[in-house]
Amino acid sequence: MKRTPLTIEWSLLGLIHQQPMHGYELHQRLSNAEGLGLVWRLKQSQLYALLSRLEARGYLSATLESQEPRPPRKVFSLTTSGRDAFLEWVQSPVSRGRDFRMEFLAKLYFAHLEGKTTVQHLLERQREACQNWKAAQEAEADTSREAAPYQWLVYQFRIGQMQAMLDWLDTCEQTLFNLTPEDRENEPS
Amino acid sequence: MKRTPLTIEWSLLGLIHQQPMHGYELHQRLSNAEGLGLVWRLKQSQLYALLSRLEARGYLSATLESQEPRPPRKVFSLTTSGRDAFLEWVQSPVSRGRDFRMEFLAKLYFAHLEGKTTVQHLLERQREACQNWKAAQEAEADTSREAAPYQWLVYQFRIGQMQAMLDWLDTCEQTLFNLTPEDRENEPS
DNA sequence: GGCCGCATGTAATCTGTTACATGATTCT
DNA sequence: AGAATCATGTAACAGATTACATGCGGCC
Repeated sequence: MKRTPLTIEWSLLGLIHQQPMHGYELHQRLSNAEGLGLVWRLKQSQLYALLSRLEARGYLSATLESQEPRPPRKVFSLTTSGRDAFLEWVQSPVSRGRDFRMEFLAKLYFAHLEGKTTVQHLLERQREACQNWKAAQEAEADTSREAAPYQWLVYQFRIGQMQAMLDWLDTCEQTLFNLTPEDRENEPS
Repeated sequence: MKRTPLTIEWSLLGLIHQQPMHGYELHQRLSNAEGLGLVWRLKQSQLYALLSRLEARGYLSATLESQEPRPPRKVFSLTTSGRDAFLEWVQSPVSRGRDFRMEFLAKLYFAHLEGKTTVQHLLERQREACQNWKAAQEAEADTSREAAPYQWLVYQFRIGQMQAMLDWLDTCEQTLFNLTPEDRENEPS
């Protein structure tokens, strides 16, 4: 019954982590591309449904704020368990390539708000994960080299996507910290 | 009510296009990675549900083949409308980057079976689509260059993924036709 | 008068996932 | 005796998408 939230829900938790908010405000922040709007697109109706679910699962608690004569605002805050879960999420890399496009971009956004060390740690761990995954695909590709051209192409595709992600992780580091690639090699930790 | 099939369903139509088949056989072909198994993973139960839907939508027709004492096989063939729809699908590029990973790989597989000209046409059209999409993202990226670093990174990510796809399309052409890049430049059409 | 902004939702439908159900035969 | 193969499905539930519903106040 109480399963882990899925990708968009984490972003909602992340926004509320910055500051308690009601549904309408969340919707505006997501829509008015302050960055995140590029990644998520969410209908109001779905938003309210997600918030109810997160409340039911104990990640959020709500207080009503009367606004006569408008409908009262339902202001959500993170519970302790919600905050813990979010902080855990924001620091852990995504494990499958297909989760990169939306979920990792969201993590990066929030990790950046958490501070320099959090982003750097996330980037480092994600790089490792991608490298492992890429290596596994390369091993598979080798076994199908001449025998099965279609399969080989599928692996090549995945490897290419992974390599692009790895390159992009470097770009992130350089952009967010104004580092050159040499800096990263010479000053690890 | 009669909307277009979604990605996996096209693959089922494609397999049946090769030769009429019953559900169990389809499941085997998809599982026993003859290439496609790498891309799709499908539970038996869902497979039968999809087949029923395709039949209801008029893309498939079924005939029963008694196999005493086993349950009779339900052998599906493409209807005319099913065949037309499939051939249209297999020749048209995917329009969004996120559809590349599964849907385009499936198209490639079936286009290859249709023959050399079909693949080549598909690759060419897909390359164009990717280039346009990439150019659009590059234009967006320029507008956010210094102002919004996170947005810029999002665009860079997409551009990188797109570039990797374009490179991979070249790899496909070289692998399937044993062409060097120069050949493609010198002998277009 | 009509549309936009504020602020909340419910309901219906579609799709995907998981588990369960049946029942004979052949392999170990 | 128990597992795998052949061959079909149904049922229940979770999640996403879309449409619909309400109601006031301010702007053009």
